[in-house]
Amino acid sequence: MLDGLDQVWAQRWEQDGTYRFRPAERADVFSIDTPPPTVSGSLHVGHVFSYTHTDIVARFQRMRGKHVFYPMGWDDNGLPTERRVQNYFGVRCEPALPYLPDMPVPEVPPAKGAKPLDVSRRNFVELCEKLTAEDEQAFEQVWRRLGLSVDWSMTYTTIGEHAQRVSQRAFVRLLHAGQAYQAEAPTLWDVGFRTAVAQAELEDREHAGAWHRIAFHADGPAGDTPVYIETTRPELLPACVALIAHPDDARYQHLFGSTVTTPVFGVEVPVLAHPAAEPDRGAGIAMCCTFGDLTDVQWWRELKLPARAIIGRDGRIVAQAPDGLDSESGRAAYQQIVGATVFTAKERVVAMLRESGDLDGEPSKTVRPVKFYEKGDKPLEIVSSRQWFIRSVDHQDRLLERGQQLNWHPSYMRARYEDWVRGLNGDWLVSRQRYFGVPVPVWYPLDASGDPVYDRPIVPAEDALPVDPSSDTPPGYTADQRGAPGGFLGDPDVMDTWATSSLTPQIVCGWEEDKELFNETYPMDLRPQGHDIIRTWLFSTVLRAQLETDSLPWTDVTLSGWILDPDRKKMSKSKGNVVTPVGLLEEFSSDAVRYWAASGRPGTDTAFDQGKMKIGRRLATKLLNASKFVLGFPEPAPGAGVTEALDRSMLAVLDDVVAQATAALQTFEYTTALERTERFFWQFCDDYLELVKDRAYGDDSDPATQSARLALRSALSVLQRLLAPFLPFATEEAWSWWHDGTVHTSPWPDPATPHGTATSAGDPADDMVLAVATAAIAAVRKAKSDAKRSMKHPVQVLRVHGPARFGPLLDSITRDLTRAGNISEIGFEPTDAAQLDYDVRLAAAEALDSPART
RNA sequence: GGGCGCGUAGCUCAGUGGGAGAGCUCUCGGUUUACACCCGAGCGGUCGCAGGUUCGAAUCCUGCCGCGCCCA
Repeated sequence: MLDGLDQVWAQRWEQDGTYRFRPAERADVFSIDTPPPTVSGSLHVGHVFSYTHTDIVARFQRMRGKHVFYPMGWDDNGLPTERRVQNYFGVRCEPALPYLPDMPVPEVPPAKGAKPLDVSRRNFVELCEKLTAEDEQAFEQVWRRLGLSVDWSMTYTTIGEHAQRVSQRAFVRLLHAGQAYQAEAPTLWDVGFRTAVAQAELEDREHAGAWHRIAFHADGPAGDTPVYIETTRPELLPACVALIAHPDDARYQHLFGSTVTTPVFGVEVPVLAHPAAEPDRGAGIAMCCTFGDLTDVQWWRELKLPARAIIGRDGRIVAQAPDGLDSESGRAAYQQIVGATVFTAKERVVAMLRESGDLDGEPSKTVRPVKFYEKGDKPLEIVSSRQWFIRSVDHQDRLLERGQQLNWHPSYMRARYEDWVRGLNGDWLVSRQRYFGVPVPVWYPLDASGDPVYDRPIVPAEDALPVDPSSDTPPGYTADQRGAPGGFLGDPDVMDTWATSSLTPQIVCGWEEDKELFNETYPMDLRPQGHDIIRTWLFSTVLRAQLETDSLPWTDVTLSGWILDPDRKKMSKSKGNVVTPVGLLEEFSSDAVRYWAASGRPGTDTAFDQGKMKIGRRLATKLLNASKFVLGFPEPAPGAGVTEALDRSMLAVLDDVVAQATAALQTFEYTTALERTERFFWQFCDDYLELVKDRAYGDDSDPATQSARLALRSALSVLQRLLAPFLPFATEEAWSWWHDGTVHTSPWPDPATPHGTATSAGDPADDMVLAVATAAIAAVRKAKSDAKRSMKHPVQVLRVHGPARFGPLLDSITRDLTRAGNISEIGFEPTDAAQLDYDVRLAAAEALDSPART
């Protein structure tokens, strides 16, 4: 019954432009900053889960009369795409090569064992664009199938020209405002990808190593007693610039201010005090090298130590021995490790220490947390390089205030943002030594000897953006001056993916390009996203909005949880437990998969559960069946009213459901809304419908019949609309049976007058009527079930005992009960009991059997 | 080490001061004219543990245990 609906209606919505954004005043718009999924590979159930949540909210707001601004983007910029393109086409980016406008697309797949084809950066980027365009088509098909009510005419990509222009414009403005700057500084460096990485992209991993106890030779007051330090990185010994202990450490007081000499390399270094030294760790005194970790950087900066860098960008020991390594024996030792990887250098230095007798005992194995780039597979090194930064530390206090102003769903997620902002220990590094990204939009003049003048960058005019400095020529220069003395050099770097995606509100809302649209949509209403990217996407978006427009980018943020496999582990490709979305949509229907997704509350990790999808499918089918049944009765006569107490009672209970569902959806608690609606819907089907069915079949002239038919249709209309955000396909199908327009732009039931139907004047509707009728029919069913009889089996008498005030109430439902339960006689006896009690006597079995015998 | 969240029936989860609940599973029953992709009934819990507040605690407070995540 459900099968086939998905495609039919998805196509229809596209034809009719059902979800097209229609401009309106800001107050009438609900704008959503949809996360652009990374386009490298395929969507998985986690995407389906969280995007459904947002769509439910979008559909609710649309029915509430809002003009919903709901674009989709694709994040195709960045490393994952680069890697894929290299393998797919067998190419390698060589930025020094010139652009070939007519370069043929390489054959796919590339010949086995062939050397990668070197292509210019622009040609490489074009290949990236070609491949991502194909993936984006496939993604869009899945989203349409799932029923996301996105306006597809507004789709953007983070590498597209528009996004590049916005990204570069914002960067240029920050540059002019002094909020973006470049600096030569120690930078976390991934030797595998050969790029700098930002603080936000780090993760700690357990890494095996060994403590080496090494003797430094004392020169001063301590006499010739060696000073022992313990380190896991002996290969950095030639980069040592000081020994450092805690200022309160009694063991080293006598050494502070003196110097010691490094073993093997023979460099004299000071012994200094600094509170970051940990007395409990190793020997309590550490060697500070440039640079082994971030503490070294801190010491180097705060104690104004010299730099003795020995690790290059390729992760190998550089040829040039550092300053200060002057002795002949020291230089000879250094030659032993030049060009070696960190791993090999470590072995050789340890061998030399062993030979000189400065290694005390044997290394002892340890496992400790080491910083990695989240996408990398080798520990990060720290190398000195020129990079671009955006100021963020200066804005810490303001950013914390912004976090307070933002409404978080769930609210406890705010703490993660605050943790991150408070812990910022440097500005945001935005330049990356990669290719498929938005270029840093500056050039540098070259002086007479051909060296770049970094502190006088040539910045393009805003109306010239976007630019690619590696192929475009800066104003005032000619192309042949590129690289020539007195000419220019393009900045070879691109910006970090987050430097562009932090501007999604500006990209979609037409910042500086479409003033009207911007006024209608910005600041946005909602940012939905995963809680794992609070420190990256959420943080950086708040920062950019702060810097560009001194505003919050949105008023509310919803954080979705993870999908867990049935063993409560996070689902991931490497575990091989990922299920493809399309298969699920085909097997269970889109509505069913959405129903499962809706069971995951904001911020809550949710188990992948096909059982839930089956139930969703059941609900959608039930809605179609119940709709068919209700609409099968003749339309109520004009002027008909809901006169029966039971009908009015049912509508009153429904009113309450509308109020609860509406309140829940307004605060993004879609799960609660669905739960309340669903519970009522099944009671409506199982109890109310069964109770009034006979009356609804009655004579057109009977007002009680008219009352039932009208109440049924009124309730059905409300229920179809309440379920529409969750089950857009089944509700649309059932709605189409009796309406011309789409349910998805029909008005959400108003909590004030939810069913829009006049009930007869007089007593207020009594919730208790439905409750008593339901309890009575349940008692009858139980009696039949206990006796193992059919539900059709006649009941001789139903006797109800209880408070006298229920007498009239019972009278009002006697007719419906009699028919629904096949009851011969219903009696009421007032008692002192507080509650009603039901006594059911079934007709004798023989009475039923006897006709068969005659 | 600091912080956040979670712990309720076999499973998935609601319930935040006053009757311990739902769905699924399981068992039993039902050719009911919307639906067998259905309907009805039933079985099933020491609400993680310990203490405290209260007339009353799954719910509030304290401590502990377990799981997950964030930050260092």
